[in-house]
Amino acid sequence: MAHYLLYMSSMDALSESAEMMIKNINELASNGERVRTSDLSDKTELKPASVTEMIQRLGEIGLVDYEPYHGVHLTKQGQHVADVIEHRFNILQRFLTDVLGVEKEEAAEVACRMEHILTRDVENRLTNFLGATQDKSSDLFCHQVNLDSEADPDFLPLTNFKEGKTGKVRIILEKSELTDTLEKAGLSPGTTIMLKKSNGNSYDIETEHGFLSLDKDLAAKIIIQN
Amino acid sequence: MAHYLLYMSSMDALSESAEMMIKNINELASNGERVRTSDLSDKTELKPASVTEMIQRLGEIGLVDYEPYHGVHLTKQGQHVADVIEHRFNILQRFLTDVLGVEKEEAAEVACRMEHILTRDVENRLTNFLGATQDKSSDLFCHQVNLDSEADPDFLPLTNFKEGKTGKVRIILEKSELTDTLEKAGLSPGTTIMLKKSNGNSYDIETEHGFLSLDKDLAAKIIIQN
DNA sequence: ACCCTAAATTAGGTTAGCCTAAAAAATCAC
DNA sequence: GTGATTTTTTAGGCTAACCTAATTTAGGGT
Repeated sequence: MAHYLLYMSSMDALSESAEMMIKNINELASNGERVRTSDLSDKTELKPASVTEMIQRLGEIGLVDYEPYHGVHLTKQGQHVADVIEHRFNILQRFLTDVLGVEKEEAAEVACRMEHILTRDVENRLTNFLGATQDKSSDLFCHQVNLDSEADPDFLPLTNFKEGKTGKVRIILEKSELTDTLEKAGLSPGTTIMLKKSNGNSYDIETEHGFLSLDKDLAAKIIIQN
Repeated sequence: MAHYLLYMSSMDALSESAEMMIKNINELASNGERVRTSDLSDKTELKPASVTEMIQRLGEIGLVDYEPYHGVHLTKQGQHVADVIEHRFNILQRFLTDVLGVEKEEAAEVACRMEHILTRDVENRLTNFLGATQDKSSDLFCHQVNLDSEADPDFLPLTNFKEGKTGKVRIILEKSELTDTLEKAGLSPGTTIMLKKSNGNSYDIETEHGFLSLDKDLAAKIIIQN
């Protein structure tokens, strides 16, 4: 994705304020019309003078097309930045609400701060982690991003792992005495393991520290990534 | 946790720069001695004059004990801020490396930016999500935090859920035709479900949209939170 | 004790990102 | 079309967080 790379490498990273302005321009430009200073002022809760200042700066670096007294609209480059930010916001919010169970409003606030910090790699990995529940509206975009992803994770419980395959422990569900046992046995997130043999009731794995045999229930709690 | 609450509510949120300075003071103060300006300058990659400026400001708001020409050390309040930040960094880094599989160095960089954004609720939920593999060094701290946590999540696969209990779908493992089927059936992360009946081989659940019966393999992929 | 050097602070400058108030441009009403 | 009103921009100010250069202080060597 040429534009994506361009955004990340051919210029200085945008400030949070600049990215927020681009995001807001994008959200107000749904109808394709140019976005007015006063609307941006209302949405961003900045004074009109501050909006003018920012959109002028964004115009100078080619992210918006700014005409004094006649509003702005995103350039192709600016649109790509907006798309990246929107996608990052969506996956962060979805992670926070769907996985962690955070209230939607708080999730939105936190995601809105974090969206400016995510790296492409983390973004891709998080997208993959969220897996099949991807935001349909940005499907095409996600797909493009994933094409040049460094990550191609596939999370599944040990019970669904194939014999002979190697993977890394990513999540251990439920904290209990059982998981303490696992830790003592050298099985904690990040550990590389190999499933030697399984018969559906017991799972024989090899770790850096030796061999282990887990019962079905316990194996179901160990989430592995290929 | 009084001090924690104090940090969050009785004063303005600290800037990222201020929090980073506190974090660095803490890391350099391992031996209990006062931390010198030049050491902070080296560690933060700020000029000594900038360090002086920041530690004076931190001194004014009572987070460090600053004596001109004789370095700083954290006050009780400052130490609590440092502990919060350290804990947030640890869980974020652990999530990024252990769950998402991000390289340690990149994870550290991203976590170092995000640690200033996390809310207490998100921090608690993430801590619980990471479960039993908590950072041992801040065990006591974690425990205290969790005491007044708004969250008390317990993640477990549907196969380990008890009949009659209600929970929310949090993760669906493996993207496949199967998960598409689930989505069509109205079962996606965030959905509230109730396990009506299970016999170990089939799991009958009730969702907002109706009833479903899942087989064991599929049920093992549905991660529920109480 | 005194000088010298290294460390720290102060003084003063810069930039981004906000602000208010004044000026200018566009639009609306008739 | 022209005056009033609204919108936008410009001008100028402020603060946080950096900087450099100048000054001050601390501490070691003799």
